[in-house]
Amino acid sequence: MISPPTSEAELLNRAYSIAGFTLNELATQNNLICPQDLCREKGWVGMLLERCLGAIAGNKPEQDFQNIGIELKSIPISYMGKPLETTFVCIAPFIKVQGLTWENSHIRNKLSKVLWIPVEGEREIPIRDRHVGTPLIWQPSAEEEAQLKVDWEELMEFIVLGKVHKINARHGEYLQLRPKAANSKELTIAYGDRGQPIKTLPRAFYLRTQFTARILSHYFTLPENK
DNA sequence: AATTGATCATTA
DNA sequence: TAATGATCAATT
Repeated sequence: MISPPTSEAELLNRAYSIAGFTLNELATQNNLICPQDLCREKGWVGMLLERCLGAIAGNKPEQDFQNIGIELKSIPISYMGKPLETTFVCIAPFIKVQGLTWENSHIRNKLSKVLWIPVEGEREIPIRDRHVGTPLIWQPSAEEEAQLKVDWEELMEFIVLGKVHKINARHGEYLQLRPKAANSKELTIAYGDRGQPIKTLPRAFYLRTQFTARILSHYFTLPENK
């Protein structure tokens, strides 16, 4: 078990030191067994990278490296270096949302600085053979933050107005709200349009691949088309 | 081929 | 139950 990094430079060095290795090599180094597939261990790659980099394994609603203000995100990429999945950010709040602004939101804090680690994610590549890519530290530009804020405000309006049942994944240009639960029968408390408590499926904020593709492309030159 | 809604494991 | 880590797979 390695200790948490004490600086951004240390974290980035560690991230560079695992770039190029396969998941099986990293698993072995950490005394873990690489699964055949991720069907029943969807977060396995993320957990492996946490161990490699010294993140405190936990489910606290905070950045992974709170001491240095950085969130860790693994992102599955195609052969062309484009994201294969949307990126989970955090659970959406359904209660105590009065007075909540983008500026003091949990999601803004999480996205204020992110260490992205691309990992090969094509399904035809066995998990054990997938390579970890070059890491990058990202902070939203003024434009990116403005775009996220617009989406966040649009999505939060449903919640504040008690229109949770009208939410679907099509809202939001870069940020979307989708289910985040063990199954579709799981329920959490929200408020209806007359202010009455209701039970509904928990949702979370996800970054669309279009948005994360742009982040990655700022750092790597990608071939044209597809 | 891209996207949406559904789902899995673990911890506290 | 709610939070973390996400990907799966049916549908469009």
